[in-house]
Amino acid sequence: MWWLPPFTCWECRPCISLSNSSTMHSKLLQSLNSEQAKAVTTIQGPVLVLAGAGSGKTRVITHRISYMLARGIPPASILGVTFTNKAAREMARRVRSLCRSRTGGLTISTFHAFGVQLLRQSGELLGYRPHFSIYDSGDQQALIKELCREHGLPEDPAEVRKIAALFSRLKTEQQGWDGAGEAYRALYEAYGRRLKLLNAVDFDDLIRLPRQILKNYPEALEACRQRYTYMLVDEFQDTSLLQYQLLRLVCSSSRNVCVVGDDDQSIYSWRGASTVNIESFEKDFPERLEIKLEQNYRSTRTILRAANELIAHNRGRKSKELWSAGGEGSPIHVALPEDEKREAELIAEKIHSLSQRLKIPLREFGVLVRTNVLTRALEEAFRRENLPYRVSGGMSFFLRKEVKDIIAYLRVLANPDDDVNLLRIINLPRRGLGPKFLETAVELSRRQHCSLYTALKALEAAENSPLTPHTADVLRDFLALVDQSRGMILSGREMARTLSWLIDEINYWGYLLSEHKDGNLAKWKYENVMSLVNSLAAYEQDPDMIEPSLRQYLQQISLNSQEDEEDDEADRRGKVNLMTIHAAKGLEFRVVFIAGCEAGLIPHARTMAENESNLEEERRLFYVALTRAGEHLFLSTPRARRWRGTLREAAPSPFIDELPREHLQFEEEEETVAPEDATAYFSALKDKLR
DNA sequence: CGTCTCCAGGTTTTT
DNA sequence: CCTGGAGACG
Repeated sequence: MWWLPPFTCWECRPCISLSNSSTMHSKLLQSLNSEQAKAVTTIQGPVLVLAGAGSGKTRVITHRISYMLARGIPPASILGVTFTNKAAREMARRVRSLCRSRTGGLTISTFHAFGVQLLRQSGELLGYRPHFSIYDSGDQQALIKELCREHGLPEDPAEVRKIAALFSRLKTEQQGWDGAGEAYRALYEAYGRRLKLLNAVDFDDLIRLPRQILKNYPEALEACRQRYTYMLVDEFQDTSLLQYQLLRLVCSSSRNVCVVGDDDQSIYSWRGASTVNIESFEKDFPERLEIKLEQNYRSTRTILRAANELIAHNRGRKSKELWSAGGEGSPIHVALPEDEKREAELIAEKIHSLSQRLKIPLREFGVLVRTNVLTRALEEAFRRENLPYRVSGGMSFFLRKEVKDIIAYLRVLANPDDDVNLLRIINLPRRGLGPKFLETAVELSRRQHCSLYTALKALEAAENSPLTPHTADVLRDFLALVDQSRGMILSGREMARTLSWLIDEINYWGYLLSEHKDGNLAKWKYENVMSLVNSLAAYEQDPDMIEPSLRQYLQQISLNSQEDEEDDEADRRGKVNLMTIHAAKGLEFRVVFIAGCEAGLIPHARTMAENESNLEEERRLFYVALTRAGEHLFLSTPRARRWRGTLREAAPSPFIDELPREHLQFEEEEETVAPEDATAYFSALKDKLR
């Protein structure tokens, strides 16, 4: 468990002998350069670290935490905030392995997880009960759709998505009402009210509400400040305005805050991140120590020079030039395969031969793409070529329909007022509580201003029930099932067994079989459901877990939309990593392939249509991709791509032209024919081989 | 109430 | 090309 709940003292398993502190200090510092060491040892007062890609940023943070602990700062007073769960987990792991003193009580979490914690403790101040549900974008859209229906507005998915995006911008204060959508004002207010009625929050609330609490309730703010007297923030360039305000509330009195970031790697402005925060930090903490880390320990000079040259096209950056004491390395290869299928094959072949020739383990390969859909062709090729791979991002385990179904049951057990999930399960598997019944129930809940569950209870108990005797029976059975399993699972004992019982009880297997003619598909889905049960079992059996609860488990999986890779034994040889560039931020690979370096993809046409000034962010994105590579970098642009059924021509990304020509090596496919002929030639050849 | 079929539309990036 | 939702029918 990477995240340790505040206000509970969690004892580390027996510490290895505590070495005397001066050797501890020097040991922690010996592997650092002087700038890094300064960032590690300046633990009083604000510090701004501008850390270039590959400059040992994570090392600085983990060493800094360990240094603080070695200096006797209580772990419980340290709060480390990162951007993704993966990063949080990794950071906690590294601190623990680095540090021989106690880490119990140390909090390392994402902004969102921190927000959840605050809300669990103090949400009652705003009228939220502690078992609130966290709505992901799917739940959120389901709710908005329902509200659209009630307000007589169009409810097609595209419209709903747009509204959800608008609401998000409003909530995160990226946009005001003057902008547009005055028509949606009533809907927005209804959305807020309904969430509260359902005791649910959306992702934006996880930042907004905690900020509101700290802003308006001095005692809550004081408690938080008392506890967290040392704060660290990773990936500071990606914090949003609201996140920064939250952070500032906590640390503006202690002033012991260290933020680490790189304006050149800011790639989340679309969700409210702003490098303005770096400037705000400088203004809010004028006494800060500012440290620049410019020595790169990751990449060859060739790769670094290319990255530097690319990013130099951006205006208004903080001046920074990465340098490396390492070797030149090999040139950057650029390939122009015929189409995305050929591109995928080419990459698979290259990985096979490189891993064999240079004995590079597969886990050292990263294949990066701009968008999730692009992983598809690559996955297919990797499967054909028997290349073990792992995708991060995209449709995660917890978002699969069958898994979400079962999670919906769990959510309802945790919070029966969660209408969205109750609606999802009430007739799943079909039990005869269909649309007609729901109309009655929903109507009642509207009239009574209560949740659907409460309405169901009322219907069940009603003297002169409007229901047919049969429906009344079914409803009674359903409520009994919910209440019974709720009692069992909330006791916190044998949650997995209860869940497994529940899955049997609703005959989910039978449901899957009836839904899918393809028995294998049903089996596969059922196995996914069983994996969920296992995941719950693993959670409750985790010896580090002091107080496992359904609520906490659900929280964990709601915030972990990215699937956790299971480290199985087969991972020894490793797997190739396939992911979006966004997901690759913070990672490094000895060999990197950037697939689909096309005009229209990077920079992305849609982004550019939105706002011309997004070009710089797209360039930063490409910069992030380049700087993931340690030794070898391969770029490829298919000359054509299959898109919605038709073959479309593709051109190389303009960013390739911004790289130093002398470091690029263009790879020709051995052919002298004109492209059109080549296309025909290759497809004929492939058909023959098939 | 449940199932089948047809049609439209279409994910940029993530907590 | 695929998926998911709506509408018709049994």
